[in-house]
Amino acid sequence: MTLVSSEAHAVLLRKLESIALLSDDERTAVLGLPLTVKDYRADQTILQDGDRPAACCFVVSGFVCGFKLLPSGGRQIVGFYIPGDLPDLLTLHLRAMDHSLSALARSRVAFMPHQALSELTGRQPGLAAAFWRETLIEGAIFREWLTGLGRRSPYGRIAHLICELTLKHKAVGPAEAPTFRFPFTRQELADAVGLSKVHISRILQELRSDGLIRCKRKQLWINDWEGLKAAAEFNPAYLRLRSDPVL
Amino acid sequence: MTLVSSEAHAVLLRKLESIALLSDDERTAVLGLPLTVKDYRADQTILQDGDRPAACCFVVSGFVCGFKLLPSGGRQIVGFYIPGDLPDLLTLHLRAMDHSLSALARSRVAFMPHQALSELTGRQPGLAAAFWRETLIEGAIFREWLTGLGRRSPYGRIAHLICELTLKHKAVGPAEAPTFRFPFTRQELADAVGLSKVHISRILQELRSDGLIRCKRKQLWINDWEGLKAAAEFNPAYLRLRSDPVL
DNA sequence: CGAAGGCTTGATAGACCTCAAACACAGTGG
DNA sequence: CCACTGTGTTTGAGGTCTATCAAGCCTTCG
Repeated sequence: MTLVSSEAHAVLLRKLESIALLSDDERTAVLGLPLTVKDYRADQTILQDGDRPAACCFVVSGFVCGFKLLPSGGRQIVGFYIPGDLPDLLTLHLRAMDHSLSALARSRVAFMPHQALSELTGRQPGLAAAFWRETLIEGAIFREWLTGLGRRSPYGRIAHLICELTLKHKAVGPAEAPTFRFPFTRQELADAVGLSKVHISRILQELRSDGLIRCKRKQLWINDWEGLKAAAEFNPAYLRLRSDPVL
Repeated sequence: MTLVSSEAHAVLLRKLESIALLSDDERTAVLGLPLTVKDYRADQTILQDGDRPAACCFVVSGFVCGFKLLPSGGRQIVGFYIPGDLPDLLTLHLRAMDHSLSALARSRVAFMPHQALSELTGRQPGLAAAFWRETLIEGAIFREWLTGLGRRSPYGRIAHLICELTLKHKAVGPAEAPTFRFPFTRQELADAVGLSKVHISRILQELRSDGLIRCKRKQLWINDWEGLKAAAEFNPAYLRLRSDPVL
C-alpha cells in the first residue's frame, strides 16, 4: 500500500463526472479524499465473500471482477469492473460482502476509508447522491444481465456484454478507436453469461465470422457496431451515461 | 387515488424497521409522510419502462413484479415485490424506469412524492441511509438471482425462489405457519427463472413428490424447510435481515 | 526451448424447449 | 344447480441446443 496518487483521484473524478454534474466545491472535496493504492496480479483476491472491509475501493487501472461461488462448485461472475468502477460501495451501508472480488489482470486499486467517505457524503449531499446513483446504476446493470441470462440467446448475451464494455470504456476513457483490452479467458466469459467455455469459444468465432468483432492478443476491435447492437438487442439507456455516446 | 392510510404507513414502518433500527424521531417522520393509495387488478400496469414518475411507491398488500421486455418478445421478471417492498426507489435518483411494474394479483400500492421523500432524507440522514440500504439489498438479491440463472439447476432455482419468498414474508409479516400466498402462474415463474412454463410445471411436481412443498389454490406450504434450503443451496445472508430467522 | 495453461475441434449424451392435445378449475349465465 | 367458457395446468412426443469429455494445437512465459 502506498499513499496518495493523483492518478487515482483523477480516475475517481472522471467517473463521478460521467454520472453526475459536480460543483467546484464537490470536485475539490473529492480530490481531498485520503487514498491508498495497491497493485494486484491477475487472479489475486481483493476481497472475499463475508469480508467486512473498513474502506471502499475503486479500480484505477486493469480489470476486476466480482463473483459468487456455489457450494456445488459453480461460479457466477456478477460484474466486470474497469477503471473508475466502485465494486464494493455497498460495504458502506451493508458492512459484509456477499460475493468476492478478484483481479482479472494486473490491476491497481485505490481504497477510501469508510470514515472519510461518510464524512464526505455527510458534508456534500450532492456527492452522496452521486454515489447512491452509482449503486443504482449497478442495479440497473444487474437487471440487464438478468434478462440476458434468462432470455437472450448465447450469441446475444456475448454481443451484449461487448456492447456494455464498449460504452463503459468510452464513458471514462478518451474517445479512442472502437477497441479496448479484452483480457478475459473463455472460462471467465462462460462464468459471466452462464454457459460453458467450449460454447463461448464457438460463439466468439461466430461473432468474428459474422464480421461483428475482431480479437487477438487480449485486444478486441468492434468491426460493426450497429450489427453488434442489433444482435445484442442493446439499448444503452440503462447505463445512464450523461452523454449517450454514438460510436 | 385516496388520501392517507394508516395501514400503508404501518406497512412502510415495519419494512424500514426490518432493515434498520429507527429512532423515535425517525419513526414519527415516516408516519408524517404524505401518502396516496391506489388499488390495482391482477395484470394491471403500475409503471412502464421509460416512465419518469414524480413519486416512489411501495406495496401495501398483494403482489407486484418488475419485468423487462426484449424486442424479440422475451420477458424477464427481475423482481417479485411483497408488502413493504419499494420497487421504484431508484426513480428518486435515476428519474426514468428501465423496466416495467405490474400487479400480479389484486394489490394496493402507496405513493410518496419525490419531493416529500427528498425532504425527509435531507432532514433525517438515518432514514436516507435506510432507503439507500434498501436499494443495496435489492442489488444483493439481483446478484443472487443472477447466480441462480447462471449456475443453479432448474430444480435449485425454484427452490431458491421459494426460500427467498418465505424469508421475505417472515421479515415483514407475523410469524405464521410456514405458508403464504403463492399466486404466480407457471408462466410468471418461468419468466423469472429463465425456463419454459412446461418445465416449471414438471419441476414443481418434483418438488412436491420429494416432499419439500405442497401447493394448492394459490397457497404454498413448506413441508421440509431444511430440505428446501439444501436443494436451493440457500444462504440467507444476502437478504440482510436484522433477525436471521429460523423457520 | 520446454512446460503449462488456455484455446479449438470433434463426437456424444442428455437436458430443456416446442408443439399439441387433454385436463382441471373458476367464474358466468341460464 | 348445472352446463359452458376461458384460462391455466398437465402430459406426451420429438427435436434442438448446449454441456461434457477428450484430444490436439497454440500461446505465453519462465
